Amino acid sequence: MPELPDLQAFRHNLEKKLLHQQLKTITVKNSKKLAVAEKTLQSALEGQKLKEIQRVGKELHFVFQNGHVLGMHLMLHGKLYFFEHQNKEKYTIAELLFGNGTGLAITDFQGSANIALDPAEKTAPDALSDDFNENYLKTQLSKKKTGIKKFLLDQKQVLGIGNAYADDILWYARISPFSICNKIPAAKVKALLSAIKHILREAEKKILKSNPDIVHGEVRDFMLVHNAKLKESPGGAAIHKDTGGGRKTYYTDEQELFE
DNA sequence: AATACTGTTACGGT
DNA sequence: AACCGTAACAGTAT
Repeated sequence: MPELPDLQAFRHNLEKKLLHQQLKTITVKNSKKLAVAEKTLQSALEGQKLKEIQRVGKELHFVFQNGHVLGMHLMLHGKLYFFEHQNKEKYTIAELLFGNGTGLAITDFQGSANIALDPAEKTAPDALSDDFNENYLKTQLSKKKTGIKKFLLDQKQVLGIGNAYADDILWYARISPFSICNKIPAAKVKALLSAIKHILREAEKKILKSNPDIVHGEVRDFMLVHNAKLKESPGGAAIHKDTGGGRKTYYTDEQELFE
């Protein structure tokens, strides 16, 4: 379910409960998407202390003392649950038990969420990293003739932006989602970059403020245009909906089209 | 009861 | 080769 701000909030709350704890056991319930044997995973991670949890794009990376990393991707519908004694969740992918008695289950009714041992390094920069800057964005956009929304969702270009936040980002930058990448003028590229950083950072703050202990679920009630209940943007313009690729795009006439 | 739905990959076609 | 659109995954949340 989650996008970058949700995952950022989850990361925060997972660390709050699990940082420096020893991983007692890890059990795989659904190994369809797991590339290594369960035993390999267990011997790499069990007994190790959790050093930190990073968010890399839409993945969470549990970094352990011995350098091994447990990667998690929640995909569309994955959820994390804390449990005390026994995990009672349906659709469990894997369970982790920590030294302080806290259990963590990752579930997905679709079976698409997945874990990985030592996930491959990503080539694209994370949307909130310093490597994702004006220079990078300008260079990549100049090479592309696709629509800007598609670019923002492309995890080979920038990590962490999903369908919902792409719409709010483009509205905030006043750029039409159908604008062609290499036709967007320099000043607007700059506006786009600051919109990305601003929208994503603000969303994390809002999520944590209203749901201080969140590790799953969605908070989307503050979204500016990507919200089925809204008729108008904050500027009072009618919100248009465009369906394509099974995902919806919400936008208004306030957004300039470059083509 | 009705409606909307956040990610990614595989596939066929252009 | 690059790119595009669609289906599939199988339900959940309100």
